[in-house]
Amino acid sequence: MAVNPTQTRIRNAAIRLFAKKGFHGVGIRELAQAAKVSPASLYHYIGSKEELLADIMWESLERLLSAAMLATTDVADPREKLGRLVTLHVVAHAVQSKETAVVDNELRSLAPKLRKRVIDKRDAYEQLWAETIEQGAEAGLFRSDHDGLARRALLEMCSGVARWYSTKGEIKLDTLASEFTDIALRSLGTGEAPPQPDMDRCRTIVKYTWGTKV
Amino acid sequence: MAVNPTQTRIRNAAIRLFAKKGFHGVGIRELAQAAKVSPASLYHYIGSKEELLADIMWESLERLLSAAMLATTDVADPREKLGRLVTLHVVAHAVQSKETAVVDNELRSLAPKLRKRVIDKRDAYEQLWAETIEQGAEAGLFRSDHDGLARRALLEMCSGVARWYSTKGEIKLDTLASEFTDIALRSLGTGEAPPQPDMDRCRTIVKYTWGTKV
Amino acid sequence: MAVNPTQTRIRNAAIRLFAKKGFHGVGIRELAQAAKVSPASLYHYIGSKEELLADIMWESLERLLSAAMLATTDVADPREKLGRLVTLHVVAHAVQSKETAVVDNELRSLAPKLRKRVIDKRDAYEQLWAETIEQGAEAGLFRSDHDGLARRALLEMCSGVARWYSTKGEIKLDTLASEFTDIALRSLGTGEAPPQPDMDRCRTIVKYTWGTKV
Amino acid sequence: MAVNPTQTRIRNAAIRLFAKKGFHGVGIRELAQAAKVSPASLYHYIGSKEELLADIMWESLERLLSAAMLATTDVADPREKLGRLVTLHVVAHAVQSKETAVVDNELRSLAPKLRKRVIDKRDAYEQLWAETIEQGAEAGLFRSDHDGLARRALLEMCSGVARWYSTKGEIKLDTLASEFTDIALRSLGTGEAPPQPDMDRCRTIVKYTWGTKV
DNA sequence: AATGAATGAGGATTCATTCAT
DNA sequence: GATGAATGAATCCTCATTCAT
Repeated sequence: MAVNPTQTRIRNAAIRLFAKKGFHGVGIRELAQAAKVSPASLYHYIGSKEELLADIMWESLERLLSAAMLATTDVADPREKLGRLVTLHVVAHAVQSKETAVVDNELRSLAPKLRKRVIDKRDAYEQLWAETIEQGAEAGLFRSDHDGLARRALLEMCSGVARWYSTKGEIKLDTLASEFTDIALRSLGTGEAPPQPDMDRCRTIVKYTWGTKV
Repeated sequence: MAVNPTQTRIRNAAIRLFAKKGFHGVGIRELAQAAKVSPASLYHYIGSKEELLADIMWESLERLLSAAMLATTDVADPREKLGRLVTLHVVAHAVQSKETAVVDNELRSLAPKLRKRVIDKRDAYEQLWAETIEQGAEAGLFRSDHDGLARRALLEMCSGVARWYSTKGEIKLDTLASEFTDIALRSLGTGEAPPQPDMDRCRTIVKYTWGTKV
Repeated sequence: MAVNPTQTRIRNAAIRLFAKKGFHGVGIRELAQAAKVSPASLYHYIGSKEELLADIMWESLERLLSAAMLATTDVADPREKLGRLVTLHVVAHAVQSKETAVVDNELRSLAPKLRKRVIDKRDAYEQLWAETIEQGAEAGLFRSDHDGLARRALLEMCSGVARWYSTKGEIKLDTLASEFTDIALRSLGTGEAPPQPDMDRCRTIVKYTWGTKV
Repeated sequence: MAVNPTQTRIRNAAIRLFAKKGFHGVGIRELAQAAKVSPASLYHYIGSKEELLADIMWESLERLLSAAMLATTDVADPREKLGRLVTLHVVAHAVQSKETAVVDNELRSLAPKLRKRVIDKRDAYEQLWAETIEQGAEAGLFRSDHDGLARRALLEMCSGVARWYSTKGEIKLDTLASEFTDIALRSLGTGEAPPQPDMDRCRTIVKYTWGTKV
């Protein structure tokens, strides 16, 4: 949404700082300085510090959700669907680690009103996972996960990527994605060797959504 | 170590608030009020807000580390060792979700000097996981994990428990631990059905370390 | 250098209060109130209370030094030079008694970093005295003062003016200056009647430097 | 007055710290620590921080006054009297530089009530100087000093010793005293070479009053 | 005599935000 | 669009002092 270069600078600075120090650990002056704007000018671009946070979070989730929907629509096999969800989630947390870390950590910094909008988005996204797992269970491909334990475990595992993965390290994105997919499918699986998801399709979507090559 | 009731009240209030709002999101007045002490009195018991945080984090890790060492010493089978590590980690994050969440989220709020002490502790703990996985790989029981990808994935998955698990929910601690152990062993395993760890031993250690029945 | 009226008000209030109660005896709220600014607004104009002090001290010494250099450049006779130094020093401590008292008393309130800058200035100024006395000694006009005893004695005597002299009292600035010059020259002298310095020149410089008529 | 060793430790610590950092620059905890007493215990020995200051100041002046009276009683020649006053004052400020610095700088830190007692003492002491100078003037030995200018100048000069003189430096106390006496007598004198005061007598009094050899 | 515990008031400084220019 | 100035409320922390033990 942010087309104005100043808005972009502000948003990027905010993402970086919020991720590094946490919402409450970043002052408006620090943010303004990082965005090369005066503190007063900042308020031409943002409603408030909190709204800025909410916007960042919402948009990050929006991208993830749209990517996930794009990847799973018209896919019949739940294993393929889940594989794609995992791949996109992992890649998102690898290449957009700052945004996703903010999403994962700063919900608590939002007042109820703003929080709801973000939570709704997040729930919509997680619903995709839940449905996929349920479909797999109904199809006898996955173990059932009534209590969501497996879903939770996998989501946390995948989200954790944002905390430790570095694009500059030795592990390639490709490897990362396929390893995680593997773990996910096996932990849900019935023992049979699961198929690998269509990586080409995922690559296209990642490129389209986050502008990054995988 | 905290025997004084006031100290305990302060520590508990700090854990609860830091976990809920983040270190920078909690004011000293709020903390004092929650601990039923005047802001000035607070400083008879703590060196500074930051030291309080560091103490909480260090002690939480210390408990986890000692429990983990207790559980793995003299255990030969790497699968058994890892199963116990997972079980203890998961249980710790379930019954001490506040402390562990603080440990996981607030490292960044510590200035370098205090941070080092905590990081050293954390690294010592994670080293246990690394060694265990390495032993399993050498024994041909686990897939090798040179880059630590699997270790990271599992640790994040297990730590995530603190974020979503509720002791009041439907999932029992028992189930939680065994499910996670299962996932962990299977994601590292070579396909054979892994053994379940000695739950009785783990229960004893948990009881001893955190005073909670599993 | 302070052209902004608010800056001036703050500076003047600080000088008055620091002189009256000492740096540590003045609170930021008290200072703000005296300057008719809110405590928060104060910090638009100063870096910190300590920097404000350092600025005041440095500027006061800067004025004194420039006046002294102006007065002694191209003067050959050491007696004339010393007479002018004494006159300017005494007048400065009489008409700017607050600033100079702060300079004399509050060096200890400055942290090493800020202190150095002020001390360097002060040393540069006292060097003028030392050189002048040395020149006089070499010319056989003054007793030698290897150990700086006489210089110290005279400087303390002259600086003391800030502690007791009142422009509203009976003693006129004229008298004050000539009496001190007299004492100074006689305490350094070899017994011969010393000449009085060029008061007109000194008056001009005083007017120019501190804007006060003598 | 202070015979109790703890009292002495407190008093000495206070003198040292007040001299170094100023009354308001020293906290009660810092003082207690320096005196090796707990902050609470401190209050068994002092009424309040301010009373402690007042006591120190008063006692320092009391010693100086008694020494001065001892030295000038039954001395007829005003030159001799003044010489002794200067000698004692200078020596006091050299060997008791901390106390005297506190006396000179911290009057402002005393509330009116406590201040009066100290000021009265100080005035009594300065009165000795005034009387002596007046006597000398009446006897035609000194220039008259109606406005007290010379007295002020000399007192400030001599008190300044506490600010720069070090007993570990090159200048000996003997030299210091005689130089200052010389300057003082000459600046009051009518040109004739003034006599030197009875140094033996002064030495005895200094030894008796401050326990220091000159 | 000694001291841990306690505190209301205040220390310096920064907070997010507004507004007139 | 941009920003210097402004601020009430809050930041963490220390102050001098008291008191029960």
